[in-house]
Amino acid sequence: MNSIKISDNVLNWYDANRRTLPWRYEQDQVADPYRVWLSEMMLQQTQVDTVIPYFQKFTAKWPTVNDLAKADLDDVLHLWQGLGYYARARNLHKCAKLIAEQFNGVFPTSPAELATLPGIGPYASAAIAAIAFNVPATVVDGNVARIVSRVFGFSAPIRHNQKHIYTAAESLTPCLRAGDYAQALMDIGSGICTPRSPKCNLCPLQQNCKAYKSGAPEAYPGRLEKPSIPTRYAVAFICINDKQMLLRKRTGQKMLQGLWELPGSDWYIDSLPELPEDIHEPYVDVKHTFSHFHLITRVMQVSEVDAEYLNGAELLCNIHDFDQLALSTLTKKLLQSQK
DNA sequence: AAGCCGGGGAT
DNA sequence: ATCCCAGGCTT
Repeated sequence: MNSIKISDNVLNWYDANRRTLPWRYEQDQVADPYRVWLSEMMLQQTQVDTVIPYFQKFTAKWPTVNDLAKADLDDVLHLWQGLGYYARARNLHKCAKLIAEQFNGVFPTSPAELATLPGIGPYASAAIAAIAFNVPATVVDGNVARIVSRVFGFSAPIRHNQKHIYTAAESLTPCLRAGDYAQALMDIGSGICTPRSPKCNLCPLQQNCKAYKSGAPEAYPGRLEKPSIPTRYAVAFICINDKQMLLRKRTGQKMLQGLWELPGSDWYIDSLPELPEDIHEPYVDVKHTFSHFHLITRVMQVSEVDAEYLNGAELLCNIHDFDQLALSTLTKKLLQSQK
């Protein structure tokens, strides 16, 4: 009885506060599973306002999953550049080809089948089933985990409490309007039940929330002590000859695989790598932070690059054609530092 | 269970 | 600077 009231409150809030988004459908519309899937892949660890322009570019260039399946991975990475977690783009392309070639271009509707596809895990399989097909799956992302922890008064860190959180979330999930309910919870999580300074006075769950009643809702759920991240160091070379610049493609590495970068050293812990003695060019140190380390790169312009920094594959790119290659934010930052 | 994988927004 | 995010994959 209590749980029914909670989902009704959530859905009523959604009807009054629903935000229009390019991948969001009205109750009387039939959702396009391709757009729902694409949005979910982009929204992983990424905020809505960041995703919107990427979603527009992708759907304009590839309106259907069959179009995306026929694309080159290089082009997919190019449109993905700047969005981060590039394994998502590689899995996106792999999944599109699977759907096109083995599923006749039709997405499966059950969470279990969806979860077998690359890039689709426990969260996304439930979200796609609920939002695209109205399957009453229990959708638990970071927002929902935080809301549930607060409503039920769970003080444990999310990472150590996932089973309890899922069970509690399941007990609240309505049979009807599963997609609207899931999206409503995520809107509430990102806009009201925020990690810091939650806006409890605007929350449709206020009267059901143990964390609110405790007087310190922001203390739920507990946080894990986050380890400080190390700093790595590298050297990179800008080598321009006759309006062409030397670039190389990242292959083999896990990070930024498939993207183009400046030739340079590996990323060393502790200190800058030794430079050849004949290099005395002026330089700029550029700092960039990845998810698990800082990187300080010493950038310098040189007239030639030693073979040890080329790493095989290389490309002389016309400096006016950068916008045709997939570059990471780091590489863009290094190039920008010289202007 | 814990580590790896980007980048940007909010504070 | 620090924390967080519409997580999944790997070990």
